[in-house]
Amino acid sequence: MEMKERILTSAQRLIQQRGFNGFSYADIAEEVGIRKASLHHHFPTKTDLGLALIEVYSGQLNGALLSISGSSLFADAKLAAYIALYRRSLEADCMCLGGMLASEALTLDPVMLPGLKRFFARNAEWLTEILVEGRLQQLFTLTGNAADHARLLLSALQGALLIARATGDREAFDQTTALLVTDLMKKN
Amino acid sequence: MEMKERILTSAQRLIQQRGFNGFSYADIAEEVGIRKASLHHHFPTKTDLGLALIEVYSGQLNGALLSISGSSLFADAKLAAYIALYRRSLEADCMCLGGMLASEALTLDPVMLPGLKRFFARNAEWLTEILVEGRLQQLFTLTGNAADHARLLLSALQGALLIARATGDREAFDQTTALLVTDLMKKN
DNA sequence: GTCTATAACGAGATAGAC
DNA sequence: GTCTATCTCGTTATAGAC
Repeated sequence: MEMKERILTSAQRLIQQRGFNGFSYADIAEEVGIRKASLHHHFPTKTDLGLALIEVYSGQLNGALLSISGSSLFADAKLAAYIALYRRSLEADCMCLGGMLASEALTLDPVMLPGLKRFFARNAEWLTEILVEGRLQQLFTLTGNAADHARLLLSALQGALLIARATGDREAFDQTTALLVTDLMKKN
Repeated sequence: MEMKERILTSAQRLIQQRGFNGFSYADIAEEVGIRKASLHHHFPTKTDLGLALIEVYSGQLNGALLSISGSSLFADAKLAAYIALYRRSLEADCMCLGGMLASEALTLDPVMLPGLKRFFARNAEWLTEILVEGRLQQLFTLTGNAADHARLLLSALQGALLIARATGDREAFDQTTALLVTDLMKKN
């Protein structure tokens, strides 16, 4: 199981930095120190690797989300912790794996799309919970319903990460996310 | 000049749908009806094509922006017209060319990056103008400064387009953009 | 400006030995 | 589980005829 995990780790980073169409088995082989052909023993096709990675990444994310929601933090701090996940990705010059695959959606094997869709749904669902919690704690003032705000947060974070990584302007990312939170706390 | 434009049109759509790493000269050749080799007469390398496309697309966008700002619409309607540009892209299953290239930034020839960066800067700059105008018209209430709100709008639109195109959920895009506008009009 | 032909390389994938 | 060897195909790009 050791090698399988090393392959997944390597492939995950390659996809988040270069995209599913921007890396090859040769890149992984060099990183993990085995031959290209040997990779096919663990993941027969690139699509198999992609499917596994969507599951792994969704699992990692879910773990992080449960860790945050299970904490004793107030909702605004939980949201800040979620935003910090994106910020750390930016520091590693990585897109969100979901966002990267989303940009390549039309070129992917369609079997990967349901998992990708679930990934975004899970993010939106969790954010909705946090927003409802924050409203109960009177930390957030929501203009619309919580689910709409959740989708807006998700879109804004994905977009801010996309742009900041390409322009190299991390300060813009921080200002954007700061405003995103500020707006939630606005009183009417 | 006829053929050169047809190549650019074809390549633009291919990039917006499949990404710079997701299409090839063979795809263009089939669409415009000449051989792959002939394409190199117009654009010697793929990077040359990419550079030309960034300029073309930036020019198209700038034309659209000037048309909107030059109109007699109120600022909220101008913003709606800007959002409609993204909505139309979604209908064609297209990413914004800038957003697509941004996702692939680490795999692109670095000479393409300055043009890409200017593209985002131009969008943010135009949005800032509209927001200032809307504030003067007392249509918008801004929590932070206009430039920050502009970047947030840009990020949210890019992210909403990215996600909606991959999930096929166009209603989510509409709800997200509607909330984005609502929040701008919030009174404190 | 477009063609045929081809080079040069890298991709994903398979066969079969060890 | 990893290796060498190989296959097949697609990629960007070039040479030179028309």
